[in-house]
Amino acid sequence: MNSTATTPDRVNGDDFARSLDRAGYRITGARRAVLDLILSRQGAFDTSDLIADARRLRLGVSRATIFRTLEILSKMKAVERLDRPDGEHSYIRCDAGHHHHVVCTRCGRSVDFGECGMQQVAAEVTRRTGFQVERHRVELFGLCPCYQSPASA
Amino acid sequence: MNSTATTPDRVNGDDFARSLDRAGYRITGARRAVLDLILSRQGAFDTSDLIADARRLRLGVSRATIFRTLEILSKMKAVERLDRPDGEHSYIRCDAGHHHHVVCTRCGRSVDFGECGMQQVAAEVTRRTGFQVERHRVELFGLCPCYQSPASA
DNA sequence: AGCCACTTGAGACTGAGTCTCGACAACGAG
DNA sequence: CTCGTTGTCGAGACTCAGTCTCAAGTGGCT
Repeated sequence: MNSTATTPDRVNGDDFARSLDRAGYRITGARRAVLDLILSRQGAFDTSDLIADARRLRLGVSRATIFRTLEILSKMKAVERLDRPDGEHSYIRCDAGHHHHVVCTRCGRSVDFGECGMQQVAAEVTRRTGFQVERHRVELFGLCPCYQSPASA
Repeated sequence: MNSTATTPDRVNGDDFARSLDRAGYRITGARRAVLDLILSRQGAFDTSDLIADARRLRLGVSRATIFRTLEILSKMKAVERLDRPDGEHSYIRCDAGHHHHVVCTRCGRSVDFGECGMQQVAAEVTRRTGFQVERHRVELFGLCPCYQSPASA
């Protein structure tokens, strides 16, 4: 497992830019700006966060561009969209490869973990129901260590 | 496990009505109508399905009421909201109690299954990450037996 | 430098979901 | 059965995330 949490300083804008380039997208000022916004955030964020940031910093990046960039990053698996329990959507920066996230309901910080037994669960479900499982969505929500009461184990 | 699939004929409107009553809600014509619409559907459905049904059948039930009724049923755990892979929302009729669903991506039919090992997954994640997992979302998508190619195992 | 396709910002648009409010109806009391 | 209280209803305004359009701009190749 990679307990890399979502380490903002582990990745830099150039890595992202290279990925963009490799995927055949142009590296534009607007995209760099959005990437920087994402990198400056810890854990889960949502579009309105980025839009507010962009406005506050007067980046001149439009709403549409933020959505478009997130869509690209999402396709590139550099970012993953998740559905919060409250029905809202968030994004999480992450590495490619199959994995899932635990997201802190308090601060949004997230940690990813690997397959963690879901293959077996899927197999078991197939055996029981006859359904041929093609994809699954697993999202865990809870409290990260910083917010747990000291009393709890 | 209950392989009860989503058997439309197992439950009837009166059961629902009783639950409504028990939960302190009035049993109104509009609610009965919405319940009937839900009961007449197999598997997953979304709000626009119900709205279209209501209009087609000239039930005189408004959009707002459909949303409101779904909200109530959702609180009562008689219905569960799920996020499809395409980003849309659907609802599934289901029994109370902790469980998850496999949903057919072709026809929307769903089968529910119990805990199915998620407790262990959560425990493992807690051990590895230190996060205190409070809730999880697990949704499986695939093909129900009717739509699998005969060739596949 | 120059060209062309890809991107962009602005803002219109869409559609899900919520909210408001006056009218109505469920249901318990009498 | 009638009445009154109060929860619920329908209509439609409203909000807001997300998409689309289009003319202007710009990245990157030659």
